[in-house]
Amino acid sequence: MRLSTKGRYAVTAMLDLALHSEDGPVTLADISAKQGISLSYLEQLFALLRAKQLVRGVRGPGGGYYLGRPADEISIADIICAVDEWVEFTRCSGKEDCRDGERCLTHSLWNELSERIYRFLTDISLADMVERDEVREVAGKQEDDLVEPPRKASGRAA
Amino acid sequence: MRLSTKGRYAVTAMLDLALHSEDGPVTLADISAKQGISLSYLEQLFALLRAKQLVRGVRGPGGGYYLGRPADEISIADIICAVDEWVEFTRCSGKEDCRDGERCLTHSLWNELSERIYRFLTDISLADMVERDEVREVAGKQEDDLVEPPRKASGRAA
DNA sequence: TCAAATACCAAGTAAAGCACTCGGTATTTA
DNA sequence: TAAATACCGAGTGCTTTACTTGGTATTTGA
Repeated sequence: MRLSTKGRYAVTAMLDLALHSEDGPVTLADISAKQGISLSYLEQLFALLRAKQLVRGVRGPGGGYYLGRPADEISIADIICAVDEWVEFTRCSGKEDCRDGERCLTHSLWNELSERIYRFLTDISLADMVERDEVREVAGKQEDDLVEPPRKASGRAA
Repeated sequence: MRLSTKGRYAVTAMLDLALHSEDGPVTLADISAKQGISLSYLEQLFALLRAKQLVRGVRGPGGGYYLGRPADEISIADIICAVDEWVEFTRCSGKEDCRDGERCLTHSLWNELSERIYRFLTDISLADMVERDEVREVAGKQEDDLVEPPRKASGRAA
């Protein structure tokens, strides 16, 4: 997997759609201005999103983009996969026969980790994020009840 | 943040240390052979890990690397941050004053998401992964009791 | 009917990062 | 003293990122 600024651009742009497409489609020019990224680059990202049917374009003046399906049916993982391409995780995962068994041990561990990350991102929908923001606006900065620290491990590295 | 093969190399290498450094230090030549990545590239990764004191090198014949601290005090986030550099998440996070407030809305949402991902990775230590693997070896492929699907959002994209 | 606004498309580009090579130096063990 | 290791820096080909340029297709509305 890859989780970088490209995915961030896509996610924030999709959030924009989720927040504003009630009063008509949102133009890329709008998003470009708001987020400060190039229009053509956005077009390229949206071409990828459209290919996965995460957005729907409307041409002509007054046109723009809508979400391709309801916001609660689009996960963060969907978006990131669409633009970043979900690259292979391990070199030997499944198919390739690992010689010494040793090698596959750490690989299977990493495999499990990435599976957990994937599931984590799959379980967060655009609707979740919008809703969460609205809740916060009303109730005022409620603390993190969704992720409670389950166990040990160190703090942020220097 | 960035979550790619470079981070994977570092994590699997650290897992190797966690698993094998009881009988002496682990050499990079070993890891290089096992994981099939270049020795010099490993050296560069370990230079970064060493800078963050996640590993400790021992020179001379019979030398190699130990973990810099106990495995339960090293999180996956620590490792990935060390090699991948935790790049800025939002352009305006905190310091830069966002003009219309609009822009900062999606930014704060993304900010929260990335914070959750970070916490998620922080909460998994090397010891957790090793322990989990041992448990699985003994008890035989126990299912995912650590991550239960909390709510909606769609499945894996085509 | 025509100009403007939008989506859509393809090619190219500079800079950065990735994974690697090469050629060393420093330190420790046997 | 030779070998094995960590440690170090410069350079290289490739891919990706973020962007630019220059279009075409479609729809609105004046």
